[in-house]
Amino acid sequence: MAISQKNELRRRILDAARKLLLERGISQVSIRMIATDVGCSVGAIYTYFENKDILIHSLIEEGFERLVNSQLSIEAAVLDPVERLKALCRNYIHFGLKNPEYYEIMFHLNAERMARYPVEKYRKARRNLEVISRAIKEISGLGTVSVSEPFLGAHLIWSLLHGLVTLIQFERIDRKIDQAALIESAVIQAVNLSAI
Amino acid sequence: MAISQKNELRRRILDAARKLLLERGISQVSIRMIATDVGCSVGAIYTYFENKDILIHSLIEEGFERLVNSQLSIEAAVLDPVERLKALCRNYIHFGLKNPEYYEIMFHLNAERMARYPVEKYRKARRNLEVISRAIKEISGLGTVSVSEPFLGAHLIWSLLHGLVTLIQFERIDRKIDQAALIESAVIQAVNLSAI
Amino acid sequence: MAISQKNELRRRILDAARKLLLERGISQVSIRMIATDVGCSVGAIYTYFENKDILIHSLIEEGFERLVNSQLSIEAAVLDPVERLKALCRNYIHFGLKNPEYYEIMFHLNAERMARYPVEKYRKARRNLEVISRAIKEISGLGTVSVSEPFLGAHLIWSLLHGLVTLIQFERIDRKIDQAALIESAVIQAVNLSAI
Amino acid sequence: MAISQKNELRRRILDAARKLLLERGISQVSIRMIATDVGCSVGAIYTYFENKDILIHSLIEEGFERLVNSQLSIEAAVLDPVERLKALCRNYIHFGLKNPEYYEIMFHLNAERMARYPVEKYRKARRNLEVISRAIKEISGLGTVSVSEPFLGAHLIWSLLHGLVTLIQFERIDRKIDQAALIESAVIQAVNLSAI
DNA sequence: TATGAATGAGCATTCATTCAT
DNA sequence: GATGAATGAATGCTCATTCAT
Repeated sequence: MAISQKNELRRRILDAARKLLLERGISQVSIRMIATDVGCSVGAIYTYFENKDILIHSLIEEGFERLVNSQLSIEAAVLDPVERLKALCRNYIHFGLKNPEYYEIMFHLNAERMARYPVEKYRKARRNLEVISRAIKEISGLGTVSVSEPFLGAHLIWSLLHGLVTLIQFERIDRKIDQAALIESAVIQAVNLSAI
Repeated sequence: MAISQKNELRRRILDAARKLLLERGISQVSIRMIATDVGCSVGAIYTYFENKDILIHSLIEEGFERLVNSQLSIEAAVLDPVERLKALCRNYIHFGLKNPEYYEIMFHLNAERMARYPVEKYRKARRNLEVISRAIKEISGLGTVSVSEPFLGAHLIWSLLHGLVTLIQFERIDRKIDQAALIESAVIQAVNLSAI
Repeated sequence: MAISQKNELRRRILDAARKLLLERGISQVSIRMIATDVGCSVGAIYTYFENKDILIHSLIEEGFERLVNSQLSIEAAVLDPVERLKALCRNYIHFGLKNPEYYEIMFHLNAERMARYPVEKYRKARRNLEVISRAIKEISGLGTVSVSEPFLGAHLIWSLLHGLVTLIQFERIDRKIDQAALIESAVIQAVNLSAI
Repeated sequence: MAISQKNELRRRILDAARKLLLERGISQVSIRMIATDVGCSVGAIYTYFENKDILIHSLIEEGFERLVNSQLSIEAAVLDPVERLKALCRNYIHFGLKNPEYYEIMFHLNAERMARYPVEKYRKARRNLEVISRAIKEISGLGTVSVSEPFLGAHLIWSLLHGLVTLIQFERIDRKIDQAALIESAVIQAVNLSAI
């Protein structure tokens, strides 16, 4: 059997899990439900994923991969440093809003469950920060600034972006506020935020 | 029986729920566990709270009350507008970091569960934004600016603060970053954020 | 306090229980619900009724009293024996259909629960059979027939009436059958049933 | 695994449920109890029955199948119309007395629970009435009588039989009455009942 | 008398996981 | 690989009853 075929069920399980996660929230998704949705047996899922946590963690990994890859291609595509930073910010927000099921499990799993998430997987997570750091560094221009400052700036920007995505997703933004305008303001202010 | 004694169990239930919520995440806390922790029967909890949702919502309410009250006393105490805004930001961050169990349920409940949260309770939640708005308005000085702008600025600031609290709480900040410095940078940048 | 006042709450409890019994079925009525409906405390009910069974049994007793009393007044009022028997049958059916909550607990409680119903209370229940027996005896006229036969006829009539009431109450009668015609046929046939 | 073995647990669950239903009444039988009685886990029951209602309804269905099948074989076996009607009546009574647990759930479920019983299942239930109707029609002979009358007669007979079964089962028959004689009288009178 | 807080046992149902086939 | 029956523990919630006040 070809590898692609061998893993086809694995793929379908992950897709179903992701879909259900979005539809019903993490605590309302059971292995049974995923199996029903995929059209396979409960036991079949355990062939591909040792347990539920590992299944969830696979999704988290996928999520980070997608986010980082999209950020990396923007980094490669946009030459002007300021525009690049803006594009990275817009992309981050859009990723969060368009993939809420990924974003949810990537950033809203409680500490207990995250503790079981293998540490080396975090490295990929951090690469998003690095992309932003590099953009800031190039804006601040010279490389004469100490290394820690663009990285701190990146954290500030990340905080703004992450907070915004979360508040929008959880419907905490006041109805009087225009969402598109809010996002664009955040993107513009993110650039200022880098100048510390 | 004195009132304080009469409601002592109610208080202990709320405290235990809050503690367990922090320790184990919202979906992992059961009425049984709370009862065991408090040392009462399951049924006793239903004497004070009609159902689990109402118990959780009581906690949310308490959380908003504490946050808003602390913000209001800062608003009353700090006269200089810029310093006041900074103090409000610091206080917000500290509230989140010192009361992670409140913060978690106040802001990390999914939309489905929030839908069941009575609408009139949201008004108190929004007062935090209003306090920040007022500070921004006073900074921008004159009142000549259109009403919607300070409110939008307040949302930007809130995004930054909320994102920062969440990332710190979920231990996503890189170990190389000094947390106190990051917080102080955020506070300073929040003031700039208001000038849109 | 006058007796009538003293027992007013008792009366209201019985009425509420009867109402709820009809509305929701016996297994869905709880002491709590009765208390809420009456507007008294749970404990207050235990002042008047040792436990739930005794409360139910009081209702059963009341039911038999009402049924037997109405039969006795018909016996006294209708002189012609055949007409009297018909009137008794009609009255039995109407009692069952108009007081389904009484009829339900009088005749549909399972054996286990009935076992706890004090035996001497059954004597009142049997008086309905006696009234019918007397009517039959008078129809058969002479008193020369052995005593057991009218009593057996009374049991046959009772079976017909009881079966009819139950089937109507449980909605087992075919829609094509006219209910009033069915009842009147039963009444007429009951008279024939007595001639064994 | 052979089919008979595969469904052995299902069978044992139904049997235990039937037994417990008789012993304790419908509202006093829990899934837990059935599981304990069978010696399996609670969850195992849900492998075979989606929920408690469906388990109960399976039992009801079985009951009607048994009753109707036994009536149909009598219809086929007894040629003389009057004797056939008598045999059908005897068989109905004996079915009720020998399978009180089936009879109880077939005819003593309250309307609320029956509402949840799928409508198409009622068709089988009605076939008992049809068998009796056919016997009456043949007795009345000619087919010149309007169709509705044998059906009404069947309802009268059913009322008598059902009432008798119920009163015997609930031990409401006076001790002085000979049960076999009562039943035989009912059977004889049933034939008269059909002549309306 | 009457209250209502509290108990302990119970309910139907769902879950992640295992394992013989 | 894949099945699906089975488990054991857990879930939110309700109940009849008791008892200090």
